[in-house]
Amino acid sequence: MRRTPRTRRPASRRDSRRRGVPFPSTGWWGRVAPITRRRSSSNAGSAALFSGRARVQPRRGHSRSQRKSPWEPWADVGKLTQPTKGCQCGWTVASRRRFRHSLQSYRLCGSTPGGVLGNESEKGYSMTTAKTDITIRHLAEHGGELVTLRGWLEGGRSSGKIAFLKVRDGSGVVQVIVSRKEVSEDAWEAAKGVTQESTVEVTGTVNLDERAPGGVELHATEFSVLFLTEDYPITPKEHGVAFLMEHRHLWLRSSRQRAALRVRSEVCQAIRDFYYERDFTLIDSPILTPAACEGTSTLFETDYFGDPAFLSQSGQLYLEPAAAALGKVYCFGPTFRAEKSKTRRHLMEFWMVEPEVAFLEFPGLCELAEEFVQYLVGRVLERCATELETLERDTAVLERYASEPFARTTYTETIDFLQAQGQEIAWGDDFGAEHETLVGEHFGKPVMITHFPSAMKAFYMQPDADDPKLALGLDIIAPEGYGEIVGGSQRIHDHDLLLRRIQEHELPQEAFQWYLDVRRYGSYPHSGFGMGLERFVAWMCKMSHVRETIPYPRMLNKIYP
RNA sequence: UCCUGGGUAGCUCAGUGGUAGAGCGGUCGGCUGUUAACCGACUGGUCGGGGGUUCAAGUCCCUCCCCAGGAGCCA
Repeated sequence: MRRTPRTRRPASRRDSRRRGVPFPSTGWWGRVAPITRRRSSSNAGSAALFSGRARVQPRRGHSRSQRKSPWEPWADVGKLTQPTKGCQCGWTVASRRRFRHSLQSYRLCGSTPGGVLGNESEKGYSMTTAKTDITIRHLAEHGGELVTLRGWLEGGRSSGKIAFLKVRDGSGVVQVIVSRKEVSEDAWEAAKGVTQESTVEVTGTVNLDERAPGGVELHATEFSVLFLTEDYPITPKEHGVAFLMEHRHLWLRSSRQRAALRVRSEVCQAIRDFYYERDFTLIDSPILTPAACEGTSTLFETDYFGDPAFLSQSGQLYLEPAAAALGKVYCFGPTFRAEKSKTRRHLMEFWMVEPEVAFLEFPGLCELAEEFVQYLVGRVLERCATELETLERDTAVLERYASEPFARTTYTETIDFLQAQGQEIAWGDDFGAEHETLVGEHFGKPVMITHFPSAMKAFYMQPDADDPKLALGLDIIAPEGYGEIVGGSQRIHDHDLLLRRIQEHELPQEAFQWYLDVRRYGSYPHSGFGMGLERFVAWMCKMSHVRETIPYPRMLNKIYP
């Protein structure tokens, strides 16, 4: 069955329609009353900008004389950047449009706005003594130095004498102190009028001060607004999940989201490092596939020049032939499941890492899986301390997961345990989410469950030599209610047995000829497993839902933004 | 697909068949080495859509749409 993904309108458009308000074509987020004002001001502003005048119409209730601060900063940028010698693009006058152009031109010039690659002497700034290559993350190492930062305003407040502004540059957040008597009138007005998530540039002295959050602050000597943001939707107050998901592209800027995505990034790097250090070869399995890998889950169907093709739900089957070529291989990429799952543990598009090892048999597979998970937990502890603190994650339990051997049990023992707990479950049944949670809680650490009934597992799993009713499969259940994060098995290497299983599962035999070939030419025992990245990251971050561990989650019937 | 809970101001939510509310945000002013500051004023509504009952519906009934959580399935 073909599934046509539904597209959703942006929230702003839908909301304005609901209220019967014409949605301005200029794309402004708007409330009802000010729309005409916004529209005209934005148009007028744009026109002015395009004609080279770096001035925007004053906001409601502001006469130009009363309130020039929000617009003056553009002139500041012009002043600051007028003598830009290092840039060949001729960017001189500040405007919104040209600011955007400046980002491109910096890229073309091999430098960046933050000065990460730039040479300060080439920038031609008036404050050539200020360092422009220091990020907030490393600010504490530069106490007493004069630095220039560019970033976004996270929040702040101002009075008649002093302004406290939280500036984020992508590496961290720092409080900037703008004292009226220590900066120019323009800079003071800019600091006073700046709004949440405006783009700003600040030059100042790095102050190691106990009164500042984090112990570091920047005492501004210059401050300017590069882009004045109006009506940023996500305020410092509480929001519902639906609202935040509609604004996922902006929600990413929030501290918890940044922390979770950094943990994700570190886990991805750790995955690659783990396999690289152990001489695995990366094999990118295809995303477009001709048939179901396991034949059970629902797949996303696409049109492949008139033939159906499906988005991959696993790279495993493609890894097995590669293991005969390269011995130890792994794949790590997105996988797709069109199941109508609607829980905190499910995404339609998620990332999975799957190792596959030639001549590795079941006991070795269990060791590899445990070593792998513990390595990842250790790396998160080692390199994401700041993020775990932001997420208020208890690191003591993570330390335990990283060092203590996992609990090990069998399917049959687990059924006995669950029945003793009063659960209505019989031998042969699969575990539900509640069962997994009970098992995880009982052991208080990751649990490896092995030896499942063959009937409930995938067709390719090797039967146990001692009891052919059982399959040499393993699941790792994460504690704290995160459920199954790893699933794997030793694979059937006997051609005839595999063929029989394909027939028993009523799978299209002709589609699996290439898979059977692995057993026809130089067959070998081999094993592998898969780990869901988002579930693992959610567990590390102790997040209640996997959707916050991937930048742009794809969920049931939701594909915006 | 099924079960449960929801949809009221930009956001988070109260609302007992009888005048549409609060906090936050925003705007203006005041004040402050502030930590989601605080104080005052102002601003803000298709009560998800449609239909019905009633003198009167945000509230009761029917129907549809949407959202959240869960089940099944899975990582």
